[in-house]
Amino acid sequence: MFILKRLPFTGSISVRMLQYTSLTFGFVVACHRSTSRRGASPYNSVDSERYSSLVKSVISSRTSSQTPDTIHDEDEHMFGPVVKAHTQSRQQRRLPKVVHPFLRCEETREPESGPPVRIVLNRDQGRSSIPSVTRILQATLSAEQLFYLERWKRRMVAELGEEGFKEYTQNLFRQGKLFHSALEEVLMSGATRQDEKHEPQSSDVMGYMKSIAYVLEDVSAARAIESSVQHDTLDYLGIVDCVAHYRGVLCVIDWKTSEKPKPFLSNTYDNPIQVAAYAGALNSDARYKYQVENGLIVVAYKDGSPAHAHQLNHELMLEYWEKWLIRLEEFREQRSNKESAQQTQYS
DNA sequence: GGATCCTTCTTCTTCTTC
Repeated sequence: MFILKRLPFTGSISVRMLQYTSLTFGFVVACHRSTSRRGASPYNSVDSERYSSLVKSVISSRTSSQTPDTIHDEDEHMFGPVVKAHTQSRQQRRLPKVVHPFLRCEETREPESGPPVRIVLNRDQGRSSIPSVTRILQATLSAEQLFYLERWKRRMVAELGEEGFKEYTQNLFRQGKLFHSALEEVLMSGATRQDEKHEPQSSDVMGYMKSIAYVLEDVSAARAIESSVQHDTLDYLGIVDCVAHYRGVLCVIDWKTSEKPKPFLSNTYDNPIQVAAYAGALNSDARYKYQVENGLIVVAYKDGSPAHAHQLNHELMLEYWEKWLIRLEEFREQRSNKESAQQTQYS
């Protein structure tokens, strides 16, 4: 109940948080029970020795002297007084109003062999208002996500200062970009082993490349790299990191860098939705003569710890495709609300 | 030349006990 009181959300959100909290609590209790009965925990699947330096580096920067009172004061200062929750019936899982197909009806064909394609995004063709996957996901973050992101940002600014925080985020982006460039070079050259690299790399990029080396051994026949995709009827676009075979299965692959270990798919937040969105767009995009039913999210670590590779089979992709359609609907609602508000203002 | 776009990242309670 303490958690609920602290949350600065309006009624409906607080109820969602209560559901989330009880679910989490139930999960923890279930895990604890199963641990005490059988000595097995889901975290046992994480190789703690392998990730020890990564875990240490994350934990070492988290010395907290917080108490419930200081947290309460801090939250009240940051988010204002608590809004009491209204009692509401349990919300039902939202479904998209229109379930657009993930795949084309035509028969799935294997992509042609040859070097991977790269279709450059050209926004200057009179359709510049088409939103991108990233923009839509950013604009439709949940209240919970926004709350935790804002809290994280405030804490980082308190620790590093405005300038320090700016530098920190710029460095994160820079590392991600360098990692993508290095990968692009490896995949374009057809070499999937790190020791076949020719260009010198920074120590950070070397760590990330070492981290994904064992994943690259299972990646072959890249078909597209950093290539733009556009949905023919849903009107959104994006740039897909990579389309390649992973263990013989054609996948949309998304490469990520992370400071924290992400051993479970749930640790990757909206990344699976992003992958499903790209795959759905590619499947409807006439410039690609094949379709992709599976996905892969690879999370690489700077210290060279083995990357976490999260596979998304066809069933999971359909699940996340549905979530993407909901986000897309939310984005459109936002847009039309803004437009009607503007019309009212000027009329 | 300047502005804009697509990306690149960031989130999930906390403490005690065994």
